[in-house]
Amino acid sequence: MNKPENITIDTIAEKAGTSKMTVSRVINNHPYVKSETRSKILNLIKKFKYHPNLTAVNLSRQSPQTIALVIQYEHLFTTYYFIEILQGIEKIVDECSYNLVILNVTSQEEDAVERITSWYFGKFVKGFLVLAPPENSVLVKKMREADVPFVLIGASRGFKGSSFVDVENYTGAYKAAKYLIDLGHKHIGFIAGPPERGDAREREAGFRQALADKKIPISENLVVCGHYKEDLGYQAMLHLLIQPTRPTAVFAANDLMAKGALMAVKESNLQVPKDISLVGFDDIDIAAHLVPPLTTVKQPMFRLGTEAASFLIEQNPEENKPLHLVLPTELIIRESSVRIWHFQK
Amino acid sequence: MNKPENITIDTIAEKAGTSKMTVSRVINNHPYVKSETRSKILNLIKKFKYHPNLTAVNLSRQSPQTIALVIQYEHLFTTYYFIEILQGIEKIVDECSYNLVILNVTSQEEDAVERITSWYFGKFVKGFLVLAPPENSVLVKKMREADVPFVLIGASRGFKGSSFVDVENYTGAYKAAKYLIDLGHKHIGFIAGPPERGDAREREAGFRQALADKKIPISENLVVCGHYKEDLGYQAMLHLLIQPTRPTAVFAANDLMAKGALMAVKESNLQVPKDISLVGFDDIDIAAHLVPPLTTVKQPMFRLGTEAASFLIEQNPEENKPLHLVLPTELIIRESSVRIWHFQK
DNA sequence: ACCCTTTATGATACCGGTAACATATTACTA
DNA sequence: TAGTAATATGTTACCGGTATCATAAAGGGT
Repeated sequence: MNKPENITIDTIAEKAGTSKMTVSRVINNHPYVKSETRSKILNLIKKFKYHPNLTAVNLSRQSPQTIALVIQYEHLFTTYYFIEILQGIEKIVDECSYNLVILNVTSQEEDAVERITSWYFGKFVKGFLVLAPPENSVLVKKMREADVPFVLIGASRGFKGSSFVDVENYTGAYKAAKYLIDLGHKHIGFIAGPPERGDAREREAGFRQALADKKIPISENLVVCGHYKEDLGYQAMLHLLIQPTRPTAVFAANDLMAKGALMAVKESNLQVPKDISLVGFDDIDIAAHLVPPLTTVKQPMFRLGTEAASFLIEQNPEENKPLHLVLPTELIIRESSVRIWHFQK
Repeated sequence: MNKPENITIDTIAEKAGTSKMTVSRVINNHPYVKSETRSKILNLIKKFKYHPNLTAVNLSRQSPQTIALVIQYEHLFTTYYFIEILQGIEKIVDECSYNLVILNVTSQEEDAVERITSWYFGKFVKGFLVLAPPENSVLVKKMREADVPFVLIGASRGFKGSSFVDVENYTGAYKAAKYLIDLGHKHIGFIAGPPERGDAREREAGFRQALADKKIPISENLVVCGHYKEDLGYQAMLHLLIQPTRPTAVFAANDLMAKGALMAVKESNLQVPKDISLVGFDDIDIAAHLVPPLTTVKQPMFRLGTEAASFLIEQNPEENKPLHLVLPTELIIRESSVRIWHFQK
């Protein structure tokens, strides 16, 4: 009753015989505190298991120490490299003594935007990171209209003027295709991602340009859409394998589809890379553990996270120059791709 | 300068010519407000795009309107039915005008518990929902020691005295195995989950008991561990298929492994259910879309979420009677399982 | 017309911190 | 040894709401 079991900064100050300002200074590592005072207070904090009330801190500071990551979980299993992005974000958040919350939205949800933005207008979070939204994302459109700070991760198109971090999809795909061509492949299949996504279209464009530059004609029956999904990658490869001129190499627009494609090849009693070279995109963690390990285009996912988070945290709301950052991709050559054998046609 | 562009409740009150208490009453739908006053204030709120400062609200109310869901993302892809659980949670959270944040922990992280619990001690959240922790979870152990409120989802063992919601793993597995036996199967393979998980052990126990009750001997080479992972389910099935007495039915302890197993069967030029009946566990959304659709044991996932969230939100910290809730599972019969054909041995 | 209940609104204190300024104590410098 | 700078601590106001209690106005019964 008299001790309502609620330890506040005043409790500690009283026990220590100081003012609460001194306690506050100790908590925030302010230099001007005598070391004996400091240790006395630290002991009391430990003894009474005192935790500052973050709500009060935020209210007082007038600026939240939290950012939010917005994810559409329905997409999670096609964008599942997101774990590495998350780790990048968390690194920065940690270093800056910020907090991270994850907000989930579903496409059916009518008033998702209100829910999301109220976290900002309610001064709970400083801004948002939005994970790989599609270009036609109503959510992003409305967030923009509502004028809340956000950084898009892995989505540069369709939101001119907004901040984003993205990777070189076009160049990456170009490099991969060129690599296959340089290995001697002439019949190269492509398993595309969903056409409504810009990254998917860029990957396809890169692929096409590489072939065009080498004067290799593209037969449209070797280009199949797999929507970034493993199952459809499997289907797509089955389709490619029954084409009149079977491809000697296949480039899948993401690793997940490459995985499905690999299954299909095995099921058809063919071998990668002996019969078919296979290349993916993303370099998700399982890529290296497939049999055979997958040649793929690596996205710098961790850095995608760090860059986006840093910008959002350090951003000054006054000078709102948007961030436009496109990171390079890298071709990782593993065992799923080889030079074409000469006795093959 | 004079208008610092910061709309607070005082701004609205001033414009409306009332005290801020009246504004507060309007916001919180308090009955005793004259309807014209109410509408005048509502208009001003809209006009000035006023949003209450949630931080101030929380501080004032002295009890946060937020709960946190703790997820170990590394496990996400084996517990990926979690989306339905999440939807259940969100339903309740919405109804109660609460907020939900998701906290991610990784197993490497040293001081995850401090990070997590500080959300509680800092009065940011009312408590935690922990998604399917393993029994030996250090995190849960420490959360308990720290005495923060939490409800475990899908983990009843190993944390006596703590609140949990779980499903009848044993009974579900028993039902599935009995079903296969009743279809005439005598050689039944089992692909087990990770033995360090209680749910996995219970499923195995249910399976074994069903066979024992029907006096069917269990040959240990038909029991393989697949750790709930798709790839290992694939491997496990390949193993089962080369056993001297090939099983006529296989029960996988989760759908993901069943999916892998299905792949293996197809790759071996056998058919489900003609050559092998296949049954899974969980009823994740893809189960119904496999070819053939998978017979499986359905977990009431949505309800798992609603029950856990309701309890945490409505829970009175005083009378801390823990919640011990075990929900029934249901056998969903689809096309991956059939009566054994008599001309089979 | 009077009293009582219901409705409608306001005044004040407080939630638990931090910012900004003031003050007191030492330390150093000339 | 005074004078200034650096260190150490305290005072006060405030962040933006809500709870509680007080007060005022309107309605209703006798």
